[in-house]
Amino acid sequence: MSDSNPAGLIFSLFNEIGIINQLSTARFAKVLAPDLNPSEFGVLNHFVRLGDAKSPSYLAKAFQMTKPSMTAILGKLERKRYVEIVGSVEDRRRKIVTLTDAGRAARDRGIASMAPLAAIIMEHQDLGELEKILPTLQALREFLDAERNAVDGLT
Amino acid sequence: MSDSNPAGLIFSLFNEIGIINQLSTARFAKVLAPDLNPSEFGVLNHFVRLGDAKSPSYLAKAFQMTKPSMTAILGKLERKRYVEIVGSVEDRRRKIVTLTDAGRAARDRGIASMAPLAAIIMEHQDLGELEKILPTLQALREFLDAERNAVDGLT
DNA sequence: TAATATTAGTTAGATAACTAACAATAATGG
DNA sequence: CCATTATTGTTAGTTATCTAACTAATATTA
Repeated sequence: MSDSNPAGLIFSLFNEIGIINQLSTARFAKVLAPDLNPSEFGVLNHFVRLGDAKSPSYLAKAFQMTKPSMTAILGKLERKRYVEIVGSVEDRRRKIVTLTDAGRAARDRGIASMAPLAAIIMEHQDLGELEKILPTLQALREFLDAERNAVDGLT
Repeated sequence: MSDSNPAGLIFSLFNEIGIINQLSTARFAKVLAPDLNPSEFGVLNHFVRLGDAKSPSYLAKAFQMTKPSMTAILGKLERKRYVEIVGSVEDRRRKIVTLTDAGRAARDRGIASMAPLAAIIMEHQDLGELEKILPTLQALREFLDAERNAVDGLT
């Protein structure tokens, strides 16, 4: 597995990242269930951290997701009364999504339910190491994103 | 986004990893298509690198995947004549999957088609940095895997 | 200003993963 | 040695994502 050639390194890297993503998403999904899945939680959390009253299109871009996927997620959140969706008056193509009190409460429950898992990871993994790799991952993500947009763009 | 509290760090980390996984998988899928998807390529590549004549169950574990998912992937590879699947005589529950010559050729084409993308990444990202973060990611992956098995195990 | 292009969101259909439940076989232990 | 348990792989059904194609509204341009 310890590939010494550069392409092998990149391949190993994406391989590890893929497995971590799968394992971590599955774990988060389990502790969040049955109220929310990770995508729905992510939207509620974004609203709490960065403010609500965003358009579906903005959210799709923020989460690196296609518009139809965001439509589906927002539809589920709306049915649960965790968000409200109204048409914009300035631009009647647009919709505006806002968080409800129930949505904020659901997000807080989500945070609480994930805390033990985060604690376990903090206990057994070197936080300093994890902090050190974050900038490299961010740079890689930004590069892939820019490169993708250069080729085709997210429709 | 630069969370200073530990739980926020972990959340940011998994967030970056999730986006990188999505972007990189989509890119690899695009260059591999239409012959193979990344999962199918992964199985062929595993055979070339680590030897074939594995059981579906072994492969499912190796790829952190459920057995039904591996059944589906192997079915597609078998229909393309890239692998052969025969029953084991020693243990008649088991099947044994082997790579065909066509499968090896398909894997080689896959490697060739991914080379330009790997080259672009190598050109624009600091390979030394990427190499440095790999052990940390491996440790995190191993921890999540062990932790998962401690709780329930992959069915 | 009318025609064209772009943007926002939705609908329809495909795909690839998952869980649950099952049949067939092998291993274990009273 | 037989009954129970575990393992291997499949089938059936669900889910979350995607792409393609569409409508409606706005912006651009000839």
